[in-house]
Amino acid sequence: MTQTRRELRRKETEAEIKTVARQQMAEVGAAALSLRSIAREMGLTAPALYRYFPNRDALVTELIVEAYQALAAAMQAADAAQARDDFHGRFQALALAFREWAVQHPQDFALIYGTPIPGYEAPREQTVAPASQVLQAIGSVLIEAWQAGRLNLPQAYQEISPTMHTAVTEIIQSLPTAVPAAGIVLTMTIWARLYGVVWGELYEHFIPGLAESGVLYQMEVAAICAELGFS
Amino acid sequence: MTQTRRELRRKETEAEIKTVARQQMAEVGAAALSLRSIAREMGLTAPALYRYFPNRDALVTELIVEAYQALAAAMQAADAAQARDDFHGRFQALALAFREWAVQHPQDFALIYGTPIPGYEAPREQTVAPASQVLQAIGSVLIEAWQAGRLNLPQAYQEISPTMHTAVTEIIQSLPTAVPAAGIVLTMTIWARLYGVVWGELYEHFIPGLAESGVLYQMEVAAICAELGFS
DNA sequence: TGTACATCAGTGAACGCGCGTTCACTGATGTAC
DNA sequence: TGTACATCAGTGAACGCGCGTTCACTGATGTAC
Repeated sequence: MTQTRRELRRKETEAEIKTVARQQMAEVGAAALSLRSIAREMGLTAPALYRYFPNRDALVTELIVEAYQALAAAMQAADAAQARDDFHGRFQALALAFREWAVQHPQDFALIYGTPIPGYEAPREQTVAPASQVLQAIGSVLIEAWQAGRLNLPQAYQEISPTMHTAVTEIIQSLPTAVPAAGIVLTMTIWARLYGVVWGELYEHFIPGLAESGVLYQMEVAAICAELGFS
Repeated sequence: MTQTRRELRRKETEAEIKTVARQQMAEVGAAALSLRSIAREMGLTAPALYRYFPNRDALVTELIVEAYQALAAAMQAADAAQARDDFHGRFQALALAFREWAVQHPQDFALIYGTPIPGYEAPREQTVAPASQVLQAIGSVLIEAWQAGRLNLPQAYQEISPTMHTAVTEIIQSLPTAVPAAGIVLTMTIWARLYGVVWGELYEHFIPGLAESGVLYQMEVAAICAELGFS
């Protein structure tokens, strides 16, 4: 079952569409992405793209899924390059990879974490799994540190209300190892901290010059490490 | 110099344009806001709006400025309702007001803190001041607590690099009272934490059910208070 | 109080633009015998 | 290896839509004397 020339070319064209789409996003933003401008850029007519995607939303969904995957992969790779028991190094590497990817792919970052595109509704069954990989990348380091007795779980995150408990329990039961409820909550709030500083840096919500080249971000990562007891 | 009927009506119409614009934003998102649809909704023709705003961007700028002002005002009011020396109560009230306003005005929140509208460039001389009022609302509580010797400034925020120092110094010199550089940095990162959790809640970046009705947010606020030494 | 004039809110037609999507089609690529 | 047929990538015209902005205009409101 070798690929015919036709099948090969098809895959190439499909990849080119996505590449050009990402370029367009970088130029005009995800909300202004259009099939016609992609076709124009590729030297095709717009209807030709319908050979590859049933409609514009399907293309957007693929871009979203691939963006989540790329971000999660970057974080996992950074984590994997550290010694397994160096939780400080692992968390720091993974957190820096999060920002690094965002800075290098600001439009993809905005596509997944920014304001949703008007009129577009993400199909949850396709986007939830890749989105959670990002959270898992953070969570797995925290949990392994906890299992090794090397995580300081701040008191505030341990006072979990009944409503939160039911939400968290569902996740915990799907995990292979024992995990404290507070660890899940902590993962979410740490994502929020990393995200908040990155977003503020990208779109200049801080004092001019303060967040440049990630200095504020590095400080926040250091603060988080200190709170979690990572030496 | 009493207002003529004409001037009164003019102000009313201008206000109505903004009100309808906000409704449209709530329905289709800020990026899809259009003068024609606003005019349609008001029973006018589109060119009529040019009597009130020179172009679409000017309207957007006004909406942004007013959104910042409304958010800052909500936070200041919440702060003002607490006893001056109850820093825990003041910070908590102000932080909850931040989320409350965001939940009640999600599109205004997205307008100021979400992905910038494609093709629109905010005129900094108009937006910077109102934007900084939000940060000041947070900062003033922290600084007053510090002046009262009631703020625990985490060590991590005190290790300020030379680059950051110059950025922060500029701000400090414009303030009436003495303020530690770390206090400015802390203000920014706390904004980022509050923002991150609110955004994640609004657009469902967390585990389903976990952030609902602000429970995760309240936990994060409690964690911040604990770190800052607010009893 | 009445009249002549100035101001200005709003209209209607038009310009030029871009969009997603459909449809019947051409012509190159691939397959079966 | 050659021929008949099937597949399918891409075209070009069209549909119906919405957008921001301009321009010359009408007619109501306000002002000066």
